Parts: sequence; structure tokens; C-alpha cells
Amino acid sequence: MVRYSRQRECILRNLQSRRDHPTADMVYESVRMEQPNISLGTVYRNLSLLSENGQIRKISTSAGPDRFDGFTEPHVHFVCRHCGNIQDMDYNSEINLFDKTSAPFSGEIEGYELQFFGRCGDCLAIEKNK
Amino acid sequence: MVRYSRQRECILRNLQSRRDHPTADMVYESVRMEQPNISLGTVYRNLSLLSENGQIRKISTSAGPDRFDGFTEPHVHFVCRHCGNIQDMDYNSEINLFDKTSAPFSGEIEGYELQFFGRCGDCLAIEKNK
DNA sequence: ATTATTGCAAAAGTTTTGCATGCCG
DNA sequence: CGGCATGCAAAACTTTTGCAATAAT
Repeated sequence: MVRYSRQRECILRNLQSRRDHPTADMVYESVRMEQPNISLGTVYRNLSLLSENGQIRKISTSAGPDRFDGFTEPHVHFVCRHCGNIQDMDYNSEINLFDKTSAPFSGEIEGYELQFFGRCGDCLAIEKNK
Repeated sequence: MVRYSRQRECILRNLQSRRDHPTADMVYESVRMEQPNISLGTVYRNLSLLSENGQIRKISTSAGPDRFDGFTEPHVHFVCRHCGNIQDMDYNSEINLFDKTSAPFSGEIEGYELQFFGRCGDCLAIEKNK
């Protein structure tokens, strides 16, 4: 049974109020301004719980630590392999990616994650100035 | 400048000869049968190099350590969030996911990764027997 | 009162790195 | 030879966990 906690509430609100895709540590630093005594372990525990609940999304990339997203509507991500930052991408939302799985499949599909990757605008600009 | 190495060759052939999606450690254990003196560090270094070259793919999931794929043609993955295993999915390959990015975008897109996740057939079966 | 949740710190697990040695070109 | 790649081991990082104390119901 899940009980209310001030810390979890604060973490959830923090994620819902931003549109970047922070790491656990970034959430920790940010939430610490309101809850100075919160511990990093608590942040990790709540991020796990919230993402299992579907209240937030956990995003794993091949560029750095996991990131978290308070925006749970279906959308796709662009991951910069240079700086690790993630941005939401405009994407034709009429496409239902599920429909395209053609073959019989023995598992149970719960969701999907579509990531485009490459180099973000900022990193491209920095590169040119070198 | 990249030089030939017996170890790298062996790692690449190993990945190309299998259709599962091993972790670095699984590759290490497997390659060790041919190259008993190879070190785990060398495996990591070469997996990085090969995936930067595009000769293999690195797959990060929210279920366990990174996995590697010697099959580089476009295809999509199913990730079991219970056991962490990955399988290739049959998917309507006529869909070009790139085409669906509608808005102007300042970054440079190099590729994509589409993952479906849930519980695989094996894990569902085990669950029923409990 | 009961027990989920926390803070703290230690541990676990994965990946990277420094350095002397070995091997490719 | 010159310098990239390796083996080994230590270090760096991210994430999880054990435990006693705290707080929610």
C-alpha cells in the first residue's frame, strides 16, 4: 500500500513543472531547494515508484545516466549523443506505432519508446566555433 | 588511426554470429573461449569503438545494463522489463520513421531506436506457474 | 499502533581510465 | 621504430539496499 509522502509529492511536482529531462541527480539538486534534508536514495526510490505507476517516464539512453520525464502523453525524443540532453520532438501523432507490429508475438506489450539520436543544435554550433 | 586487432576482430565476429543481444559481460565470457587472455576493459573499449563506427549497435534499456547488437539493418526491439532480454520484432519496414518528423529541427539526426517494452512470453509463462 | 517511508551510509554493479607492456604497420 | 591497442587493476559513476528513526493512516 502506497502512502502519501511530502518528498514524493515534491518530486512529482518538480518533474511536472519542467519540460527538460533531468537525471536523478538533477532532480535531487532541484528538489533540495524545497526539501533540504531529502536524500538521493529517496529520490531514486520515488522515481522508481512513480515510473512504475506510470506517473512519470524513465528514459534510458546510450549517452549518460537515466533521465526522467513528467510529461506522459505519447511523444518521441531526440537524444544528443554528444551532450546527453534530450528534447521532445514534433512527430506525426496520427501514426500509431503499435499498429505496425505485424507478426504474432508471445509477449505482452505495455508501451514503447522512440528515440532519434544525433547531435543537437547547440553542440553543432559549438563544434563550428572550434 | 584505427589498427587491426585480433581482439576486436573476434568481438565483431562474435556479435555478428548471434541474434541475441548480449551485455558487455556476456560478450566477454563468450569471446574468452577463443581469446582466454582478453580483458573486460578491452571488450568495453572495442564495443565503444565498433558502435561509434556503426559496425554494431549499442542498445540501452531501462532494464539492466547496455546490450549490443551485431545486426545493423533497421529493425525494432522488444525489451522485457522483467528479465531484461531483448528480441527483434517483426515490424512493417515500409514505414520510414524519419519521414514523420514534421517540424524544423536544428540538430542532426543520425539514427533512431524504437523499443517496445513489456513482459516477454517466457516471463508470462513463469508467472502463470506460480 | 502499525508499517510505509525516510536519511544515511555502505554496497553492488556497470563502465571508464592510467599505466606499463605488446603488437601492428 | 612510432604509436595504437592490450591486460591489469584501480577508480569513477550510477543505482540499490540495510537499518534504525520518522511519519502517515
